[in-house]
Amino acid sequence: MSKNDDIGSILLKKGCKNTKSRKAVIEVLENAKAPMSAEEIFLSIKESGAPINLSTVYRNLELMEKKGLIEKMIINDSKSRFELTKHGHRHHLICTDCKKMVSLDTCPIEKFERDVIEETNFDITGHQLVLYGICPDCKKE
Amino acid sequence: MSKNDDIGSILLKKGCKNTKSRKAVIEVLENAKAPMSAEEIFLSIKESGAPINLSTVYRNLELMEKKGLIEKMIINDSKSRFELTKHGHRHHLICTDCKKMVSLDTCPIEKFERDVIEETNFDITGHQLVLYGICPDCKKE
DNA sequence: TTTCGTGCAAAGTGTTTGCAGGCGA
DNA sequence: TCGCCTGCAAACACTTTGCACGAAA
Repeated sequence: MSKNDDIGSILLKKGCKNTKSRKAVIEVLENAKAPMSAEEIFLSIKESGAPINLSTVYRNLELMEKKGLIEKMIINDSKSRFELTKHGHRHHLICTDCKKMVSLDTCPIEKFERDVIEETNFDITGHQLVLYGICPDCKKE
Repeated sequence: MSKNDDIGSILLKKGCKNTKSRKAVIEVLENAKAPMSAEEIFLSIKESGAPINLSTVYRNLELMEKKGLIEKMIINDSKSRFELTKHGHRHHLICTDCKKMVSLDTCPIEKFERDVIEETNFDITGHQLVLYGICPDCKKE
């Protein structure tokens, strides 16, 4: 069973049809190295030759976010970006010069969260951390 | 010398005129307990009786961000929010239920930043951390 | 067959911009 | 006075929505 069938079957179980456009969106995100915007996903699918509409991409992203398959984030500019949750909990490092985005796997927040819970009495359900900097390539110039 | 004169004189030094609308924006942000959107700032000024235009608020916020007086962030929704930098480096905790926003003073990121610098060779220039959770009031319901 | 998904176009937000007149230094 | 600042309206970018047709179960 491939990764795509896996997510496809999750959609089916949740009562969502497993359509071409949904498979295409998932496939693009499977291969993404950084969170992608709706338009980037849209263009990537069109380049592969499949016809698709931007509204459809937005609707599918919204659906998959509700089902917990992808995570939506707004970082660096006013566009929303999306990443598969099965890639795991990730943070992001953005070059403020060339806008390159790198995903990081380590997370320094767990202990901090416990402290905040004690202090504020919130139930913490999630967090988003973004680092900004200048990447090695841009430093050279 | 009051806080407002302070920021006003910074503007003057940087060659920006110290106008009524700028003073109004600064005053609103002085009294803010959490980052505010442009529209919230605009409405708050209008409620105080002073006439002002939303474009002016945007233009002044952009100017002050460039001068380093305020920090712009996009958290929780697709609106930009603004906070005075002299309030210090802050992180934010948002109730995903009622959208209440609380500013936190502690920052757990310094050590993490040093690790990331070593690992990626970026120069880290800043970061943004947002926590999501359910606030004590919403937990009761 | 029935229901859900899609394309298209139009409408909605939040934000930016061009221009002419007005205010601060 | 002079140049920056403002209000107004229009343009903009991203996202959402209504409707009729088309495809998946």
